[in-house]
Amino acid sequence: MPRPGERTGPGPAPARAAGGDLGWALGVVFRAYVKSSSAVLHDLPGGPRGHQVLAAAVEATPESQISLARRLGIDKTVMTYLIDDLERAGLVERRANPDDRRHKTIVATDHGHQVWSATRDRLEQAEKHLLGPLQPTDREALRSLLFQLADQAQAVDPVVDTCQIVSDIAADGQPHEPADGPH
Amino acid sequence: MPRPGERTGPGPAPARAAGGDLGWALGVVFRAYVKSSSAVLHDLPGGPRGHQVLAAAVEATPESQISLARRLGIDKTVMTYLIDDLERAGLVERRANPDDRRHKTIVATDHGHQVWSATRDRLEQAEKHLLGPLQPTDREALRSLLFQLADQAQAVDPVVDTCQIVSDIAADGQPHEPADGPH
DNA sequence: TATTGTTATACTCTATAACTATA
DNA sequence: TATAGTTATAGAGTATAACAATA
Repeated sequence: MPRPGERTGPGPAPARAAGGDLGWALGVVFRAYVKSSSAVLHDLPGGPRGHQVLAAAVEATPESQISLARRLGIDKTVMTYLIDDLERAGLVERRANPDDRRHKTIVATDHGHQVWSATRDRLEQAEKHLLGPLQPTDREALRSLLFQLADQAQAVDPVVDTCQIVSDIAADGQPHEPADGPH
Repeated sequence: MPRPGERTGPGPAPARAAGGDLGWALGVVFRAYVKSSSAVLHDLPGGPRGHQVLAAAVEATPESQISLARRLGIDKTVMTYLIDDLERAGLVERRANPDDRRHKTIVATDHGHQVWSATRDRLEQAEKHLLGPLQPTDREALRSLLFQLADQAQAVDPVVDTCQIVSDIAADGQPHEPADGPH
């Protein structure tokens, strides 16, 4: 009767037992965030992602749709629909970049500024609610760690993706720097 | 020109600037996890979630589909399809609970034990890859914080969901439109 | 030729509703 | 009546491919 993977210890954590990998925790927390933030931003086209795009439109530095899409992890076609909705709602405008007329920069309207300010406040409340169970110190620690990881994940060339990771692992079991390479 | 939300400081973090809410970081990290773990578990039906179900089936304590679905955040109908695939692959079996024949417990076959052991190892490699940018101490800290949050989120009655959160926020937070009744 | 952005299409994933069998 | 599980269906979300405009 083989029992290849007995739990390492008699630790209590019952929830951790069955789905106890990092992916489970990440998924639960991420879904909880999407749920609460979507509820709080129900009147904003695109929900949480609509807010992210609107936030980018409010920023001083304009940005093309494509770079925005890459940064936010949204497909460029989805970005088109998302901006369509935001534009229909009078929150943002598309403006062709004179330097390169292929690029369009997204800028927020006055109404967009107001809506963004209000929704941002609500979003902060939702985040507080989500991080409520943690000590204040731990909340900042979690934010910091997540941003470190996210920045790093974004810094890696998004084009070089899973294939590289797989072959890294298959190679010697210890994936090191992804480096640039054809996949 | 109202500029309601100027950045708090001249900090560098350019990626943090535009999508710089917690949701952005969570999304990036979560997608990176799903991407790498899916690639590593490409031969396992259901990918990362298939692994979670298989892990539950390997556990000593059996569990009904419905409680498993709730714990993993999967719809019960999706759980049916997921188990269908795992069963077709010969990894798990459905067994009617004699005490209550409505419930079916999912148990892993011998083959399921072997596959689970192997995929678990690969998943750990993928996690190491994901958490690579962090200091060893920080990796454990992040895991701990995420599990705290996830356990808490799961502990809250899953039925009481967004409406509760919305009214919570409306109660002590910004006085915005309270939830428009039950929808 | 390559890239941005759009459109149309197809696909995947998920949720809703109706049904059964058990309790 | 209520719950666990299944099935069929519809829906939301996403990705793929072709295209026009611009470089």
